[in-house]
Amino acid sequence: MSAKVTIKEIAKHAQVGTTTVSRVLNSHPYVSTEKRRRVMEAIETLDYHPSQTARHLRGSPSGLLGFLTDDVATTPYAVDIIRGAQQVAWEHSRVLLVADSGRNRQSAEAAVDVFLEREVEGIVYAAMYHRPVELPYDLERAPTVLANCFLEDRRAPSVVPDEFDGGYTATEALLKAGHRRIGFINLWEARVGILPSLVPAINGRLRGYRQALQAYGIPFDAALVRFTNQSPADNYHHARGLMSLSEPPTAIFCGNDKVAMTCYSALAELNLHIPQDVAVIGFDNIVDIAEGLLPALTTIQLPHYEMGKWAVQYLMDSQNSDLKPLQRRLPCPLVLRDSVQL
Amino acid sequence: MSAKVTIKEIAKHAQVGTTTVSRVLNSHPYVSTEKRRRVMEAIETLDYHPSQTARHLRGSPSGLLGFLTDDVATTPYAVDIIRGAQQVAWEHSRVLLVADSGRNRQSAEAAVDVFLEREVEGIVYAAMYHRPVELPYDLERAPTVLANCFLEDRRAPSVVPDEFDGGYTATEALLKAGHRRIGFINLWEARVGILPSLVPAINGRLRGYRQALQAYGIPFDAALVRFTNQSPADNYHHARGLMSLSEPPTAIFCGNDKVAMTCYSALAELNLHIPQDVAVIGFDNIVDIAEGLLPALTTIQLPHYEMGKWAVQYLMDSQNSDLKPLQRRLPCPLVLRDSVQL
DNA sequence: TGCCTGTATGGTAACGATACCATACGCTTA
DNA sequence: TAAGCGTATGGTATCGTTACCATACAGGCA
Repeated sequence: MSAKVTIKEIAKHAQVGTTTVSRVLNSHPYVSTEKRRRVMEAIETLDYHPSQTARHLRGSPSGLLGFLTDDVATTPYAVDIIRGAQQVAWEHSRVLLVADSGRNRQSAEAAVDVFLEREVEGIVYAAMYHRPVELPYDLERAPTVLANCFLEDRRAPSVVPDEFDGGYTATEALLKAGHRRIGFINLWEARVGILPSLVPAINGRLRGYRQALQAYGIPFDAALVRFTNQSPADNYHHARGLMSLSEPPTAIFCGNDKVAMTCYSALAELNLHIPQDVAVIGFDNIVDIAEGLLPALTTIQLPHYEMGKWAVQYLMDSQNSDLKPLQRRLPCPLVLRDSVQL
Repeated sequence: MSAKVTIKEIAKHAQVGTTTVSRVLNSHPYVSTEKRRRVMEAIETLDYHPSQTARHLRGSPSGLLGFLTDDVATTPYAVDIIRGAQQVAWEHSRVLLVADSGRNRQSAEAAVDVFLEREVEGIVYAAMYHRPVELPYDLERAPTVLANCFLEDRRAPSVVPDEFDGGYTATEALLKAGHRRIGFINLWEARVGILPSLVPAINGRLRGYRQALQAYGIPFDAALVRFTNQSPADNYHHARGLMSLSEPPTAIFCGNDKVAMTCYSALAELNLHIPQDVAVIGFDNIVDIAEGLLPALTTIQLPHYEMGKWAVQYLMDSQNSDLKPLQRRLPCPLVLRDSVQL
């Protein structure tokens, strides 16, 4: 709106040199209290704001971080990654520049070009669901941290949910509640081009499930483990399948909250009550689902917010010291509601 | 990584003046084809990227747009606003700077300070659910468009969902399917400090419902309209309440998809089938819920993505011509699935 | 031949802020 | 008293880019 006020005008108004104004702005020593006061007053009355652009040109860091997302919006809550990133960036006086990587490498490169033209201090590349990715631009172009995804060869630092931990935690919660036959409707990967064994959610949670059983001395029973292609029909099919076993489970661990939702219906049809007859535990903590169900769904939280925080924190830390790329797994905590009776 | 390449080095490498390089970059006339070629080649081999910072300091627009959100994350899909905004910004060669307004006016002002220090060309202030807001900063500070919210006095342009249209569309869909007794479990506002009559979702949808009935010559029956405080228990209570009327509805219009989800359970308990016995329509199109239910839920889409697009487009348009502030209502389209039988 | 015009080219000031250098003053200490 | 030091202050070059100005040459025309 108003024409921009520069340091020069402040200097004139306060009857000092521009250097003195700069000293006040950056709280350098050697300014008399009288002049400092006059400068502060001028800043106030003229509503002066220093130009980041000029500062940056003079050599200060840009104060900008690039946030690049893949465009697949599977889990809505994955955007909490951006909130976490924004939070930590703010604490470090940095601002987030967001862009969409688009569908192909070319537009991702274009987005990185834009970032580089503004000399971002680092880039967070975030995926909407946890998976291995091929980075759509040259890693050499800017310091990069991957969030909710990783490179197969781990040559870039990344932060991901600890799926094993999540699987273990969920199973353990059911074991602690006294259950000994625990069904598991795991996810299966419907997407093309990715081997299910490489999908961490599928693989890691299953290992967590097995490990927890073992810790409680319960033998693994393959009949209790199902894989759903995530269609409601298939979810339903497996829920009914589990319950029609000769020795049906007393608790079901669902690969995500949508599966759990279908389980609720299937169990209702069988006139089985949750949690008295069968306990149910979900995964993802889609709040709209988990709190909307009756009884409210106990589930596992994916650490989206925490991943965003960690990614930016890592970028900040690595500016001062040489960190080696590492993959950090963050725990997936239990969200206790009413679908498991303790 | 690599030390930044400047226009000077390009000039030296191509054996021309810096002015000539600048001319090539901005495709100005009066450069011989030979020199143009040499410059292009130098740019290529040295991997030169022009500094937006320097350009901006010289007087070009910053190419930056501020995106400010309130921190209430009610509907996860509201983040589609940012995707839409990003999309249009990208088409106009602008980048989005995102920040959280924080809880109070002070931190919002701080965020706007940051925006202003970088001379954003405009600001989108987006709310996570449709409501009247008090702008947490002085409107004079930068051109502003509100998305998914508005000022009571309408002194700033805004874009919001047309709740009336949504209510009408939902009701009309049921009417077209032949239903003549249509229950409506409307939302009620649990939040403090806002009069429910001012909440557009509640008010507008109800008017849409009534108008649609009227268009089909059906008298309004107050017994068919309920208000839920949005807790699952209350949702359930009203669903059962509707069905125990002496003349129960054959279709239920739910204030959101969570309410619809509870309706499914309530109807299942009564052994009523959807959509044969009772049709159900939701609102919000929370995909995880709508596609997870059996049968899949027919519902109404909130135009989050479109609002983001519109907001940025307006900012761009208003740079060239003087537009007067207006409130734009965007339609809420029907998402057809299986819970209404045509 | 001399002048004008269109094309081609490079030097340089400016954008706003800061780091460096130069200067100046008052006070202590040898 | 002279040297030396800490404090206070302002001028100016600089960051990378572009607008403006100056210059230079070739060809057309009187």
